[in-house]
Amino acid sequence: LARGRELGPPDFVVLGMIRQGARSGYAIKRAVELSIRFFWTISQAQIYPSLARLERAGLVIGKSEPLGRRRRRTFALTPAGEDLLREWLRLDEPIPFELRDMGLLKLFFAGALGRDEARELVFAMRDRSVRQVKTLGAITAEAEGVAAQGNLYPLLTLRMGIAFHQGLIDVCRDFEAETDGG
Amino acid sequence: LARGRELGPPDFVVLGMIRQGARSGYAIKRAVELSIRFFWTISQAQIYPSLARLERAGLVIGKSEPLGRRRRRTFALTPAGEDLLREWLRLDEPIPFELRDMGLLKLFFAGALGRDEARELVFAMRDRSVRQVKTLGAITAEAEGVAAQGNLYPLLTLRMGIAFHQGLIDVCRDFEAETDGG
DNA sequence: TAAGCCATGTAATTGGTTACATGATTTT
DNA sequence: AAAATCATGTAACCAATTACATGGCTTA
Repeated sequence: LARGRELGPPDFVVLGMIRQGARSGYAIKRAVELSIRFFWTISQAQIYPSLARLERAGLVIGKSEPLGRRRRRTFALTPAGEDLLREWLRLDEPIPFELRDMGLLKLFFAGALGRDEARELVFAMRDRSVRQVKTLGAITAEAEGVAAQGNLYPLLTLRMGIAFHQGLIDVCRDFEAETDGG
Repeated sequence: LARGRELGPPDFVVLGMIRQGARSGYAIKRAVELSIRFFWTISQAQIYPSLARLERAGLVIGKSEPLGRRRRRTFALTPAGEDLLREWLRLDEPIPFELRDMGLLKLFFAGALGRDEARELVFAMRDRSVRQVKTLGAITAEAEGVAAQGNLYPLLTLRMGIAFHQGLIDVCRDFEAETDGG
């Protein structure tokens, strides 16, 4: 089972998405776009090679299921695939967290600007997070539906996304208030 | 001035760090490690080529300032460098924000686990953020010193880091409470 | 009939990291 | 005397993205 190494995160994304019901490569791509894209991305060009890898490793089985004359391969997890996914989820090791935010970067250097220009930067960041909270809010209903059907976790990740942008918004507001007319 | 294109974010990091007082390539590396690393990273291997690029473009001037027999090049911004840095900071365009969090990724797929195992995942994420808040708290005093000397912005970015991990912690706690003994 | 979506795959490029290479100075 | 830190630079590698290539089906 552990020989399944040389699998990377993209492979587990594919495995996970198939388990959530995405049947084709294209369906996985769409599922990524409208769910995890806020905290993880994989591109289409990774998906098909990954599916091939997973199939070779016996973790998924694919079959040809064309729609009309349009070719289409669908996939399902094998028991080994389910096991490996769970094993990965349980694996208790440092959880990588990477943030790459040009807003924070610019803000860090904002001392090079005058007060008004720096405040504009803070405003832009707040605006960005406000919009992000709105975007996430707009898909909350759907995640609540999934939660009602027994899977609480997509909703939970959504709440985390909202919470932490809200955290940024609060700090921006505080700063704007503190430096108001200062 | 705008011919300074084909400069990327790493070049602006270098420019910004020199402005904050980092004089050598090595000093820039250290400054990145103990300040912006929480929301942006550049590796040593990018710094020296970037300095060469910036010098060729007339944005910084370097001179040899060995310490003892140990060689050392120090750099200072030219007026053009200062201008370009400010121009970049002012530039009003969509501000890229990228998050890549394996914790959220695993959590999204946690439906494949039993309740207890899923709660362990939530606990691990909370723990991670708690530790991160502590780490950031430990350097707050220093950032407050910088703020007292007139540069408010490093402290502001620190507060944002704390706020958003606190946001995650709150959601974890809520979830843990909601599912307690469920 | 054109644009857009469904669908799969590959090639070229990029942006970045790790590792290598070297050597002086300071600390333990 | 060894380990850690200061200091600069390059080469090899890697993960991932963008772009390319192809084609059927659906909608405006």
